[in-house]
Amino acid sequence: MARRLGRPKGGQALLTRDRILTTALRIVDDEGVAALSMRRLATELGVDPMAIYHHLSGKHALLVGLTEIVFQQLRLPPVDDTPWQEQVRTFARAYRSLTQTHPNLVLYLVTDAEARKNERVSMANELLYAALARAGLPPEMIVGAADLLVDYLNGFALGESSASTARASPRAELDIRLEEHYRPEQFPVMHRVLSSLSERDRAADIEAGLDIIVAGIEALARREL
Amino acid sequence: MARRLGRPKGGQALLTRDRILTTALRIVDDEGVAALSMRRLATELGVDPMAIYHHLSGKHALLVGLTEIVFQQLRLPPVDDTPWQEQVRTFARAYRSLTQTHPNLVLYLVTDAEARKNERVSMANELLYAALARAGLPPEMIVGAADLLVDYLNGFALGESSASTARASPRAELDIRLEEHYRPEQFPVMHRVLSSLSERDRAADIEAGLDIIVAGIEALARREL
DNA sequence: ACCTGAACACCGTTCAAGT
DNA sequence: ACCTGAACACCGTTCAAGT
Repeated sequence: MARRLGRPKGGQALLTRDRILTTALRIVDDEGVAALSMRRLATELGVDPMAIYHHLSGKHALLVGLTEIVFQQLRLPPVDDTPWQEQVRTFARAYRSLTQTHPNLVLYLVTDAEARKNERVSMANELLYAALARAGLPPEMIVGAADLLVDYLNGFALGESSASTARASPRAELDIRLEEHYRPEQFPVMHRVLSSLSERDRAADIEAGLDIIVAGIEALARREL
Repeated sequence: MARRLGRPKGGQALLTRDRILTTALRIVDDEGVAALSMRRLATELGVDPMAIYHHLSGKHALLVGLTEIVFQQLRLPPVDDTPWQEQVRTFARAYRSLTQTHPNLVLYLVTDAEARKNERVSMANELLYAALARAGLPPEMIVGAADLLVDYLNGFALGESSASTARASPRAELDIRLEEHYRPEQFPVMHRVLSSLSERDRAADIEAGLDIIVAGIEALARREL
């Protein structure tokens, strides 16, 4: 196929920031961030590598752009009067579904310092703050609880993403933990706890963590009365 | 200075895995992971880049080695009968001091899937599991609570490290949040909560999160009785 | 305004050779 | 056994030039 020269003629696909980001996200989702190079991306787009620099200032801007379009997917119901516990869980699940959809980008999603400037993220945070306020927490505890939840979700997302890329069968993890490392003589408690679990119990999920966080907030709110 | 040729003579510093890792960790701590290249590391060590491959199989092995020697620093008191709440906090603080000492390596520390194979990490986990068992949690909740705590600590560490590298003055964050983004018309709850806080209250710390987690565990343990 | 193409200064790693 | 040095196949990005 012949390379286009100069500005594209009529029917051809224009190179736009959006088309660049969409293509880049597909590469990342399919093959990981390591596979995303400016040169590779240019090939995929059918342009010279330097053409990209006209729409994005560099590779860093490209990755920030990717987190941006992913965070755009974050949709939460408006603030209303459903029980605050349910709203906290809704927030968590919405955030988790984002990181679950783009496991290869998780490292950048949880690291991106600009994320809070994203409007969708701010709207989600507003919902979370409102829920925690209705739980009866004083201001400084609201911030503490929100930070706990977000940090937990980030940590969970990281674990989930590196687990899926590093391990062949996630269901075998329990056995690996037990047989290879946690010999009863050396680690009695871990061995006892883990052997008493069936695989079913061990379904790693955010719900177990959310149960504890919600119960903790309830308890601290009661003490404030 | 003249390059050494062939195997080093008597008085010269031998190239060892340990010396390589120590030097690499210094580069990472001082200048970040981006500054750590095989070639740069070799220069620092006074050898040819390829000499390193004799002691470590490649760059990935180098980074895994770095997380390994950092996790070796994790020291916790043996399992005893101090209140479980205090033990959970001790675990959290010990882990946090590790990530705080090597902020530039945090991304790799929280991502390293091999970490749990580390003996020091296992010993720390044994302490944590023992504390949670004494809290009165059933086995599946022990695992859930331990995962919550570790995920939280990983997420917290990430936030702390990217905050320190991305922001000039961490104390100014509150103002930035308020004035630039959270206009009262659009985000009433966040604006109200954040403006009622003094900088003192906002000292981002793990203790606020630990308070909630501990209270949550207490509450769930009570329900199990 | 938008894209090209050569060039620069880097990478990690393979492979054959030195001592 | 341990280290060297050239070479290969990549990077991101600057800069001058084309249409």
